[in-house]
Amino acid sequence: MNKSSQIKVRVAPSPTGLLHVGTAQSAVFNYLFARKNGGEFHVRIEDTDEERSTKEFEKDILAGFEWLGIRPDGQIRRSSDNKQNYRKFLEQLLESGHAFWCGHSKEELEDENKRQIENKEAPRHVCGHRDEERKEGQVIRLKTDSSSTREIVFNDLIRGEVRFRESLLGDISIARNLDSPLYHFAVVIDDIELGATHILRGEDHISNTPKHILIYEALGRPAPTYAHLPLLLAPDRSKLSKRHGIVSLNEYKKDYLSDAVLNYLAAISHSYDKDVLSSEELIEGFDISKVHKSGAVFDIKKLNWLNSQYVKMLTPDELRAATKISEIPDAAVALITERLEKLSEAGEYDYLWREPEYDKSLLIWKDSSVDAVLKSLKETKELIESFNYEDGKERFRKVLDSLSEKTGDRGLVYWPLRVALSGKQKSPDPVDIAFVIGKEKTLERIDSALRK
RNA sequence: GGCCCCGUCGUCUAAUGGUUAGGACAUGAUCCUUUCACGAUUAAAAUACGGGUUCGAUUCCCGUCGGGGCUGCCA
Repeated sequence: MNKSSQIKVRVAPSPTGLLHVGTAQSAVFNYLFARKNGGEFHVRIEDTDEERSTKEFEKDILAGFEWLGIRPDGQIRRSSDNKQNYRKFLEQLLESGHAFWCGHSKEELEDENKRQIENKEAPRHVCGHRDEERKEGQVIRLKTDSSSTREIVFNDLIRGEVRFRESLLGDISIARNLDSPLYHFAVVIDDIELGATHILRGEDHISNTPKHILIYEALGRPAPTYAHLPLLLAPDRSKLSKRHGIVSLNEYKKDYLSDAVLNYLAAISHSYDKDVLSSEELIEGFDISKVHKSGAVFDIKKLNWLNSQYVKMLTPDELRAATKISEIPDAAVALITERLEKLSEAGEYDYLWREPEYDKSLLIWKDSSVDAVLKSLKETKELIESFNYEDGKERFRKVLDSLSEKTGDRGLVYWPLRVALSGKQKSPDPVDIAFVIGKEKTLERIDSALRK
């Protein structure tokens, strides 16, 4: 593929909030599309709103992409680095007569809008100030033909042909002044500057697209190819937002593996032939034409399950790093990963490396008496004292089973032992725990149970 | 209100003219069993509705209904 035909895509978040999972998904799709097609993936911080943009939000967004492992090609870009271009193109548009200064007050615009809604007309501003001299407090608008019968048509990679009537658009505001562009204008100039060939963005931008196309036309530039991604939805099928709980991607770090989140984000609204996929498989199987049209509800339960699948594949070192618990012994890893759904729950297995605390009443198995439990525990202790751990778990179980054969109740042996070793009513097999902590600690814990 | 997008189990989805409408998550049951988890088996669960086109529609067309997005001198 030669340079001029190479695919270039970007994700362009504005740093006016923490990284939203929807933005993250959009970034993932752009990344996958670029990687699959041998193109470039760029990140551009769309900081045109100087009032609301902050460096903290920018850092959060970038950290999120990094965590997901979607590395951009080339430097991070910023709209604020592109100011001279805005001025240049704005002047060009003003000179060529494609843009003009509009002096209508906000009140006048609101009245116009109200009137249009009452009259069941399309809300738009058709400016009567077009050719007047420039005054203070004005805004730059793109001149559109309100009597045009033409349709602006674009071929969306996901949705096919989409059409909008030009006459319904009105004169679009594009800048507050020569140095302060508005989003619609800034995004077009930034994409020209970048040389973006394809724009993959959320469906919420679909009705902005004809505006952007008009700006490309006024500038005499070809518009890129568009693909509007379906939205990530809350359980009530509205756009996912703060009131639906966690939408900030970085909040997922404490509970989820980045691979699981990447997998989940990539596989929602796009069909793969299996559920658990490596990042290579994600790229290999990605096909923009397989992206769905309808929005998808973000299902935390499925993410939990996917995460548990990834957790099971963790090595001891990876588990310790992911949970930030360095004390986890190698032998305990399988016992934990088999049960763990969220990383933050790993601490619940701390009895595998630390003395448990519990209430003595927990030691009692079903309806059995205190005496029976104590007797069982004592006998268990004696057996363990004379048992050689080298003989292995299976032998260990046989020994315990021979004890329970006397009463015919295995629970009477295993239950008190489990509580003595774990301090919990739900835990892995006490034999497994005994082999993680070793003979000495096993006997110590039985002793301390006996003293209760 | 206007414009646009969308509509298969509760959720994510497969099947683009012919299938007993398949899978996964979640849910119930059973098995395994000393508890939990894992695992295995299994059950219930969907083509929004109405018209067409066709020998035959989940699939194509139209309408209705429903949901969503946009409608800023925010992005």
